[in-house]
Amino acid sequence: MSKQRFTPLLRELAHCFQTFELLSGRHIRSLGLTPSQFDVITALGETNGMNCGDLGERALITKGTLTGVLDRLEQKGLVQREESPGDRRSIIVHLTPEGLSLFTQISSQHLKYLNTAFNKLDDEFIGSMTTQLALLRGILQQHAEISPVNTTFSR
Amino acid sequence: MSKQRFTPLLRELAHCFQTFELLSGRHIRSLGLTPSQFDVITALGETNGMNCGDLGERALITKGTLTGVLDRLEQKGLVQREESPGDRRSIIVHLTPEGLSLFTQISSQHLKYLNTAFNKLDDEFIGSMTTQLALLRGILQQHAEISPVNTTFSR
DNA sequence: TATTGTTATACTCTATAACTATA
DNA sequence: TATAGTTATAGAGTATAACAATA
Repeated sequence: MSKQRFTPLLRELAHCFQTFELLSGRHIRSLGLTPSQFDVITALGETNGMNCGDLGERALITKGTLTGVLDRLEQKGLVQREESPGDRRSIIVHLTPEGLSLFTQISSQHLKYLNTAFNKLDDEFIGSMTTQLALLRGILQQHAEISPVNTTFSR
Repeated sequence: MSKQRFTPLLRELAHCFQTFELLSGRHIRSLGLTPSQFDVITALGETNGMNCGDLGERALITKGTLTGVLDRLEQKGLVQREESPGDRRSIIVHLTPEGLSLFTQISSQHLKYLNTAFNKLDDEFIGSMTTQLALLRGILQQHAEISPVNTTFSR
């Protein structure tokens, strides 16, 4: 019945996403990071450290998996684990100076890398597209919270 | 310089896609498939069989990895490998009747699952958003072909 | 020589469940 | 009892390089 109404949007969303990921993923790998590691670095770079629970939720990584990802990033000297002052069960993860430096470098390189592509878009398009994406995300996010398929957190 | 111009779009694009993936990925897992397996099933369902090279390119999976993914799908009885009539090095992969049935079931369920979310969008929004995504994808795709980071195919 | 797909290798991600130490 | 993070386990994806069969 109402299927057909948004099927093209869904298909295009997935297709566009896939292309973006191809482009973006190539660059991430060339920097020596996995997508998950990149997600963690980005999450930490945009905030000023967070505990594992919040970090996992933000980067879409379950807690068991996150431990391994953090181990590897710590081994590379990019992140650091510190005791939380309030709760002795909790741990605060934050970027080391090297991690922060990589984050800023990544951001700038990532933008530069995509620059030539996005150059072709005019301001009006960019503005309207951004607004629409934000609206769409809001709806998706609301839906994600309201109707999970199962109780456990999974991608 | 021109960084700031499209930074919000980039951020929103990544954020929106991440949310979409969370929602979509949950459903895929609940069907007993991995994301890669889902990509393969989808690619095969939308066409009528293809060789490994094209399939890998479409699903963003390198050839070495694809062999393993196909093995598992074949083991589940969802896909089948057949000799290519023209080129004896090549192989045609296609869905089995069970695979095809799963594909149609998935498509319909996937749409039904996302229905409540997309219900809230009006026709004008859907149309404009679809057009913009297609335009953006075209640009990204062109960029992906023109300026790869390295020669090897990677996500 | 080049291409198609497989094999081999080593690493990372993944979910899940059991575990510890705190609360 | 509940929560935060780790550990253990088994499976899947990942890139890469070497390989066999065919072109």
